[in-house]
Amino acid sequence: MNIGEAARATGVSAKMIRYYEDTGLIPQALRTGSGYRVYRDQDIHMLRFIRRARDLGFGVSVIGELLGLWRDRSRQSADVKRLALAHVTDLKQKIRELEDMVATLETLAECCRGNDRPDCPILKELEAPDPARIEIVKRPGAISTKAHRQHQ
Amino acid sequence: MNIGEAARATGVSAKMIRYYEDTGLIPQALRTGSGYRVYRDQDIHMLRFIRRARDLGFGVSVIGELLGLWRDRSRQSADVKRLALAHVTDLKQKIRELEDMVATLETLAECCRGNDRPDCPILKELEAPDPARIEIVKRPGAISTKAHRQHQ
DNA sequence: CTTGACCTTCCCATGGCTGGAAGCCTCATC
DNA sequence: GATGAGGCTTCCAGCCATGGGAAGGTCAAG
Repeated sequence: MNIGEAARATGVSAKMIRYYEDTGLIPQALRTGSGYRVYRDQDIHMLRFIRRARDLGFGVSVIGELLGLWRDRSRQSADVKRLALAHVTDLKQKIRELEDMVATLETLAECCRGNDRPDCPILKELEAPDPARIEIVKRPGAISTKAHRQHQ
Repeated sequence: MNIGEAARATGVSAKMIRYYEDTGLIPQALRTGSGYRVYRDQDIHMLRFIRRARDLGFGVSVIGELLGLWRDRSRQSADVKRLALAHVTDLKQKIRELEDMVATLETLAECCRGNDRPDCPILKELEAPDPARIEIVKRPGAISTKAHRQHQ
């Protein structure tokens, strides 16, 4: 199996397979006499493992750790679980940040007429020295004493 | 005001200010006789605008468009709103992807004992040729006819 | 033998920065 | 006036994960 076939079989592009080899994530592939890379079933298996881990958002370094555990027959499942849950924490943090952005933008967009006039609360908010306390706008009944969004 | 003071005043690092100037996002700063960059109130204002837009996750190219609209006194708020809502769509798409990852990982982690034994459903899932239909595991009572997770 | 599809290595680019090196400028202190 | 700290300047290189493309070798079918 050459690199193109391996790429089609695993969903990892030939470019990325070479890159993973270059960076040491995977061992160097066997070669034919003429220098073509050759992949066997176990290599395909490993590439698919990487593909799945990548789809779950793991970074390359963590994938390296996962591969190590995968190969280690005396691993402890606790180590795998720890990596997975740490990644979940990262993902949730990221989700929270994105949701904050969405909430702010949607509130601003609601306030924006979206017509042919130039006045626009979105631009007004962006040019404000500090983030406006848009919670007040969002839930007019609520008494908001302090902005809870923080500058990083 | 030199670049360090401007950076402290806006939360945009000196490195980034130079970078934004290099890439044409912002106009070239004035210089003192000895070559130091000089920033006036209006420049500070603009840098803060960029900072806020960046905090809301806008990419540099969109920030460029927003800056253009900001400076354009005959803008139409509809254009601003369109940019904002397109960005919201992008963000929500990203959130959905991350949530899918979290759901998969949490389900797998729940199934993993997390002890000193090597057997681990997380690794088992990663080495599976196709993503398992973990929805079945997640809600045992539900009748799942098809996996809804798609390979990209 | 030619053609076209594949493979190889190499470099370049992306976004949105961050870091460092080498050298100049400014300012306070001695 | 000298000195030292800490700014500033430019340039170069890296991060992650990936795509693009050039220049050249290889392979199989016609």
